[in-house]
Amino acid sequence: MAARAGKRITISDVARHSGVSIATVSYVLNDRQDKSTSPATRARVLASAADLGYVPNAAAVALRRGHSKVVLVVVDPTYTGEVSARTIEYITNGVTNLGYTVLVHSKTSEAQLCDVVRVVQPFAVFLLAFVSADAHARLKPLGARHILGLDPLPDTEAEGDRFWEQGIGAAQVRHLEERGHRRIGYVLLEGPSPRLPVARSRLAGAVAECARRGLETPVVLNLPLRRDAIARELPAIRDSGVTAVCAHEDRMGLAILAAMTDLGWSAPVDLAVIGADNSPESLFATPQLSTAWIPDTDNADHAAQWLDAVVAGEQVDAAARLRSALPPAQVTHRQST
Amino acid sequence: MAARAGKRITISDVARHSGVSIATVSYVLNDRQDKSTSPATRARVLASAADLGYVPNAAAVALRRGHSKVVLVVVDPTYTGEVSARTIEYITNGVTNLGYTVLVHSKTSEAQLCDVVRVVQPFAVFLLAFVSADAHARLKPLGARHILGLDPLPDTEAEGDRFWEQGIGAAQVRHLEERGHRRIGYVLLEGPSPRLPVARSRLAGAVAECARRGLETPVVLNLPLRRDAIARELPAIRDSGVTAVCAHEDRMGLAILAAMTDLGWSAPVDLAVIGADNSPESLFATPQLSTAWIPDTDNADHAAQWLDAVVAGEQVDAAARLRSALPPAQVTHRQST
DNA sequence: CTGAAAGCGCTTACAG
DNA sequence: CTGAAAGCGCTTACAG
Repeated sequence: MAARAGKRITISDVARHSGVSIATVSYVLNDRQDKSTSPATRARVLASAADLGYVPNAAAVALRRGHSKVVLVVVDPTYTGEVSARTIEYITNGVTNLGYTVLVHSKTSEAQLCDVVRVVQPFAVFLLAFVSADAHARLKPLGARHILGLDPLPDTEAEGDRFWEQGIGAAQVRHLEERGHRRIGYVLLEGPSPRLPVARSRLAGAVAECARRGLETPVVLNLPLRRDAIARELPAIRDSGVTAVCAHEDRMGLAILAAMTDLGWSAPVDLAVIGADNSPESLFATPQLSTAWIPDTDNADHAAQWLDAVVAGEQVDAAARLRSALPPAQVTHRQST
Repeated sequence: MAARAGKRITISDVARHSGVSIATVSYVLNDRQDKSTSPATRARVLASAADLGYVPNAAAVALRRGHSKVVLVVVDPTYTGEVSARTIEYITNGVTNLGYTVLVHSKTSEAQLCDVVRVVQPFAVFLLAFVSADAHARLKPLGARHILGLDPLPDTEAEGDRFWEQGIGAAQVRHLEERGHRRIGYVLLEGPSPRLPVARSRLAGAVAECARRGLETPVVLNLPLRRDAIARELPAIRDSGVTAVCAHEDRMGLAILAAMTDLGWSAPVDLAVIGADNSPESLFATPQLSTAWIPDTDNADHAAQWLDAVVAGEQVDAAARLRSALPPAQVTHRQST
């Protein structure tokens, strides 16, 4: 038996149907151990609820509790692909096991994020995207009970410290240096792009790794994603003594390999190329593209523990948490290096 | 001035602070034209609200109204990439202009979708993913006021009619037939995959187009995404008289071109290949991959009108709506065909 | 073991 | 032009 059309079943309906008070219904449905209920009453209430198709009104529950049983996971719009999808899935599992419903929000603007927090009234906001201190401070007054994840940035323009991305740049350089390259180029996508902050973090990691290894700092090369334009630039790059380039992501690595094909060059002899992210397409280039990437791991427990800690009022170091949850970057060596 | 730590500002605080009743505060903040308020009172209330940093409690509003001012947009997890992101952005804009907050949910399971609907109590659910009739029927009792988008499927196992994907298969065939190919292969990814329903719809479109043009029905080829395995299969495929293949998506097209390179074959002479989706990587293959795709269009108005119509109680034909919102598939001709 | 009642923070008919 | 009060659907101290 379902709801009469147009009217939703409330706890009063269940109480009337089973002949008990609404308090008792609430105790039974919430399985309150401290309020002992006779098995007979219990059974009657459960049967009525099932019969009528009762669904608690989440708005009423949220109003009463002061927050909804929702954890809002905020991700970056550039955070795409299968690895990210699986990471979110793991986090979702961890948080779901704690009894919360996960809502994933892809943050396109801080105003929109605030709006979502306001309408959702989440128990916790899990920030996997960077947020300005200003917006961060508004989250709790808007209705977020707890906030965890990445620390706030000084302002909207500031670039967050994506130390995990730096690990990718470092791994690229390490791989090339082990193969004897001393003068390395780092290729970024020319012009504004949502991926630029990620690319710059990877570059920063490469710069640091070069310093650590006593290599000269990498030559930064801004190139468009067009094989003809890249082909025009490559000869001068090689003439400058660069023997290997890191691409900020595989797609750019593929574009460089394509340009080399057009020039009649062959990797790694004429120029070694390494990409990043281990995209499936990097296997379909000729030669196949070497790539640095961070494998995905099941971080469900990490996420759950993190949430637990924050709810318990502990002060947690976001960077340290992330560091222990994320495995180090690794390189898959293929033919292009 | 912000909230006193630990306690959120309510409408009563604003009323007390500005010396009026909470009813008047509500009228002013909701800009109710039917309740004329003196400019002085109005100004005082607005100043108090701003001063105190008042934010209406969404749970209370939702409880009172019977639903939240949220439109839940449900998408398919396989629905990724930039075109999809932009489509969602357009829909978001259209719905936001109507005064709703958009929440995007990537549907991984029907149980999870139901859970989200229950906690969000959305004003409307906009289905861009297929849902079984069973789950569809539960959405309203769970707290969804209106439902629009794709029609329900008979059961969980059923495959939805993705007619727009069929347009892609048809465009692929049309392109190949115009270039003189009479015996066409259609390559699907071997084994189970979340993309399989999409691939099958494209195949169905290709089959229909072949029939329309008097071509024999395409040979279905199930291949893995591995260049060596594909290279082993290709000779027999060519020997069977197939002169051109459609790949269910560009990634597979790239794998086929890679396998051909390994065989020393050259497209389109030895075999013509056309992909789908116009992925950026298809430009970096040698030869470059021709591809069929549906360009993205700004459907903000469509989405808003659709929502309006459903709220007004009109019966709308989902397929017809989608057909008029989506442009037809087109082909970008490159070197591989 | 069970129930009547208060109260979460709003909006809105209704009365002045 | 403004306000007191009811009520949305819950949970929970409190009283029996």
